[in-house]
Amino acid sequence: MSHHFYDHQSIEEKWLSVWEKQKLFWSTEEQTITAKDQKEYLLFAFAYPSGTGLHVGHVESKTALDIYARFSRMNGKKVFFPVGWDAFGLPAENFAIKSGIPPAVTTKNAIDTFRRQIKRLAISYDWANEITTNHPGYYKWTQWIFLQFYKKGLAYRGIGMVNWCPNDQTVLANEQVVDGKCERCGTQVVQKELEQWYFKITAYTEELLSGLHQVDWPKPTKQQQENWIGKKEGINITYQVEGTQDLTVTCFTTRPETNFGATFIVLAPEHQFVKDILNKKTSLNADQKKQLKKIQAYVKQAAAKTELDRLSEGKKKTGVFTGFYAKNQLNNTLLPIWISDFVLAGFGTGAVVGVPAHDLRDFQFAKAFEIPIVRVISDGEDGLIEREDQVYEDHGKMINSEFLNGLDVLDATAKMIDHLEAKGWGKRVVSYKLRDWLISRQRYWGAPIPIVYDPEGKPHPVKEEHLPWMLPTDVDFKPTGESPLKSSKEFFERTEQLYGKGWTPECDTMDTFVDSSWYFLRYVDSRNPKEFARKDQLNKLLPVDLYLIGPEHIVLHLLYARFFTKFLRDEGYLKFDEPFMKMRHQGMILGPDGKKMSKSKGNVINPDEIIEKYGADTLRIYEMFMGPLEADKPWDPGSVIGIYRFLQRIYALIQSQPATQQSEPGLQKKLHQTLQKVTQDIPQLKFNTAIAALMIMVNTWEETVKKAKRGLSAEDTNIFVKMIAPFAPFFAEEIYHSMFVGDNSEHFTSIHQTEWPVFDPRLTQEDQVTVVIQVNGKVRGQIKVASDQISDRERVLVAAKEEESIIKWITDQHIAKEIYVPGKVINFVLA
RNA sequence: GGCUCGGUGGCGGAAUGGUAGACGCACAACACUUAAAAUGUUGCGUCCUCUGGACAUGAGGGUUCGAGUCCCUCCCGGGCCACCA
Repeated sequence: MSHHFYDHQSIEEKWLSVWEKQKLFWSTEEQTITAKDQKEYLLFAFAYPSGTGLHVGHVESKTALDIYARFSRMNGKKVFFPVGWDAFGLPAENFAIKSGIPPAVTTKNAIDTFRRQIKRLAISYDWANEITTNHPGYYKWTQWIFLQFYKKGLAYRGIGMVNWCPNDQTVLANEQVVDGKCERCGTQVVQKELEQWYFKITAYTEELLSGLHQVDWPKPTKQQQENWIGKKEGINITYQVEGTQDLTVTCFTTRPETNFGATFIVLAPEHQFVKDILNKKTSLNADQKKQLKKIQAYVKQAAAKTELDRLSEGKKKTGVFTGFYAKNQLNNTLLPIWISDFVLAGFGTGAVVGVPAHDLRDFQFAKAFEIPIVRVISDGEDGLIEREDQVYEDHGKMINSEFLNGLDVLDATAKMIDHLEAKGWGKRVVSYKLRDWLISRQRYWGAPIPIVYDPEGKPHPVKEEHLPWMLPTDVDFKPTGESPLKSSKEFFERTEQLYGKGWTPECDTMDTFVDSSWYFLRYVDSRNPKEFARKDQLNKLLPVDLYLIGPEHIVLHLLYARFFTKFLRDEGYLKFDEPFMKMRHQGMILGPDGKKMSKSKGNVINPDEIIEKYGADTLRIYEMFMGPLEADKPWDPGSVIGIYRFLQRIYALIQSQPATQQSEPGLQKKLHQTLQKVTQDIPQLKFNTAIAALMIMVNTWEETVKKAKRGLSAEDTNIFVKMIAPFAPFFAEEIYHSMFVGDNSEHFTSIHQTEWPVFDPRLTQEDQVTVVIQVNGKVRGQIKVASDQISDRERVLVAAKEEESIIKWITDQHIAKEIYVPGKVINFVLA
């Protein structure tokens, strides 16, 4: 059998170099898509070129989209399938700090490795439009977009908090803070205020929410976007501060009906009222003065805490009394005003009215400071609430609430809101969780923010003719407590030279999420030096038809990219509202132990080794066969061999089957049924079942050759090879050229440029179908029915009753009901 | 705690409310071989009184002629977010 051995090593290398020479699937001017073409823009999540190279997880998602792309092309669509690198970012910079090798160098090497590995996998990318975010030709336009935001007032400067390591004198990213301590030196991380740049994404909040109805995305993804935006409808209730003329505190609540149970008010430490007390803008009585020191200490302590600190303290409530009381005008009770860091300054009004009987956090706070607890909702029990498990946050009947008594919670809420608004004590409001986007990073390896400051320190945009505003190279990567760009002499000299003496550059760089918020736009006109992309190209190719992206950047990246799209639409560049019409997620490939692959666990599978041993085609098909694309699946080292055998068997079969003019009829039928199944499965990304169908076909093919000494005609064999081409591009190309076109043809035609075969509906239908016979819902037998007779109910039922295996179950029994689902099942229900 | 996805043989997984376990791996026996690998053939959910039958899709209820699939209650696991008033 050795002459039928498929030598994957030499064959894959051979076609790799042929395709490379042909620049197969690289877009060129002639190929540019015209309006009448049916375009398909396939987008794969922007990849960070990590130094460790491609891993098997990349292989899965890239292969899936590649199969889809190849299938679409064979079906006559103009496929746009670009590739690029999200190359700015922390890992390269951290490596530079350790090694001294500039990020530009390590990044280039990493990209070269990735490119080589991806090509080796036969991913049919359009390499003509390859982009990388660290290239000045790219970040010129990232900066240009920043300036458009700036012009419209959507890029602004404000105070922001950063994680700060007092020992290393450096800003830390959230992931560099471990248990509230610096990842490198273990020092307690503190919060520090810095003046930083923001994008006003909140200007688009409502549209970011409503736009989700237009797109075909997995439901959980939409849900998470909605949660992140966090729209809440509620009411702001304003309380008079007792003993003052005009002071008030306004609290946001979604549960105003519980207000008869309010026993205190809590302010965030950053609340304006707190600042006013400390700055003595408010006159204080003797008791209040006594509190002053404690308040000062508490606010200071809260400011020093990181978010992680607050988290790790869990549900233990801390706080301090202000000495002030607010009046609940509903029942004229006085509510003590407290300060606590469990209240977030950024949400609602930064002040909360405490209803300890019906909110767990309020309860914990009330318990900690011995504040009264008043029940206003009955859950069947009307008694005192003394333990956490008695706190009742659900619906029930109102009690102890005067005009609300007896009402259901929902009715009570409506009535209370109307009442508060009528009295002028409250106002309906909508509140969102979504904050503006802080884009400043005190980092080197990113696009410089194109802003310069005049000698008075006032910001000015970098002039467009000075873009790209180049990232300097004469910098010290070692952390000094300041943005690395501050160490660049060239950067400062350049600024003075272009803008005048005493002018200084902005030394922060942009969040890498900015780079990846518009890359799918640049792809369509990637070398354009005059615009970020030509308008006609943008509106012809976009929006993206299918976006395949891991579930890990479901929230931020998508939100930011949608925000950019809507802004550029409003600026007149784009004619669509949503960038990604259809989106799907790939699952994670886990290690053989069922755990996430990681170096430290030693469960990492290296794709290069698999390719060497079994070939790229085997690797591709194995990963597609593992299970549904969206599921997390463990790698099974033993199972790869099954795919290898599958390809070897096909190869041997095609070589050894007897040459015939006509295919064996039953086998031909199977071929068309398989074609139908594969044609339906690929667009649905159901690759695992498509491959199973191909395997069944091969099994039948082998049996047929063995029994009937006949196989498929050359024409039908060609259909099969085309069918397997998107899955195993090397393998299919080899067979196609060695058996059907020969190597001497003048113009090279790849099998991947041929047309997808069409199944014959007459051949996909069976002559006979099996109808299952049940008695009382249990399977007792089956009959074959000719396909053209399946709708003849009486005839089928009579045949079923005469079926030998059925007779004994129904003899002397009264059949009360006869169910017949045509072509499927019969059920005799006995009385 | 919130949202969300899932639980089917030894393993990965199939299954528009209609024969549960397709397809692949692993395993076992046999053939070929001096032997091994490779390849081929057969078997492979559990149990029983075994040419048949009973039980089986995390547990328990329900709807239905019929439930892995739909509904309710609960248990377990994964993911994301997390003191959001």
